[in-house]
Amino acid sequence: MRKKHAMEHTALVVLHLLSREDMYGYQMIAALESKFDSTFAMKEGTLYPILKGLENQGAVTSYQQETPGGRTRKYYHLTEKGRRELAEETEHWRAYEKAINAVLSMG
Amino acid sequence: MRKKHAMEHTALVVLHLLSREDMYGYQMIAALESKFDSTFAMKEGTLYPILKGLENQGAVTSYQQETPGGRTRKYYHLTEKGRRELAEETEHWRAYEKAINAVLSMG
DNA sequence: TTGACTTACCTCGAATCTCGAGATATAATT
DNA sequence: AATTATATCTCGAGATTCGAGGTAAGTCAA
Repeated sequence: MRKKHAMEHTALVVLHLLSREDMYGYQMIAALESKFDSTFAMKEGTLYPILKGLENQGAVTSYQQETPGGRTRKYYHLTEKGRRELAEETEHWRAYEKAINAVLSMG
Repeated sequence: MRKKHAMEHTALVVLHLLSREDMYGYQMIAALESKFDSTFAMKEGTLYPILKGLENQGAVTSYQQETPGGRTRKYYHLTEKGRRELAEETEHWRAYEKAINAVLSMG
């Protein structure tokens, strides 16, 4: 038994972040790290494949944008389909959470 | 994108069930199914390898017992180490749950 | 009594998921 | 000039779940 996964339900988290505003990958990682202080870090090797998958299934679209400094960033935008997917996965999370807690409260 | 996993945190669920009473595998599956009506089914292909793993790491011990009818059942018993593991994993679950909900409530 | 069903255990392999480690490139800082 | 920070991406190892199957024995209905 090795390391614990820091994250599951990763797509849900990504979809939710993108429901607030368009973001680029590095920004998402930084946002989560600043909010959760490394106890909830999403790694690049996790995030980028997921973004690719979400784009392939039409949940997000992407576009390049340059900063004043000259850096190129790849922004992701949530589509309508992505919003539906988000609603679905949120529902799934609520059910899952409820089920685990129900087991844990079995006396 | 195929099927969703019905379960994660499986060891946590198993450890909690065994903290109440000794149980055998088939019984755990039936208990969860009756309580959650197939929306939260743990499958044999998942459970038995996990029980084996828990036994290997000393979290549970097992013993055979026969029913009056003559069936042989393999009961699992939670050890002290298993109780500590349960406490740890419960803590881990609480933190995880809290983190996901914190993300989902990010306005 | 024989065939189907249930109980009860188990293994294997496909599919999936996460992450560590690396590769690449450019801007900013020291 | 060299290091650090920003920013993207890929690959492969390890972990996890489940579907599908195998084995065996008790139960029940026709």
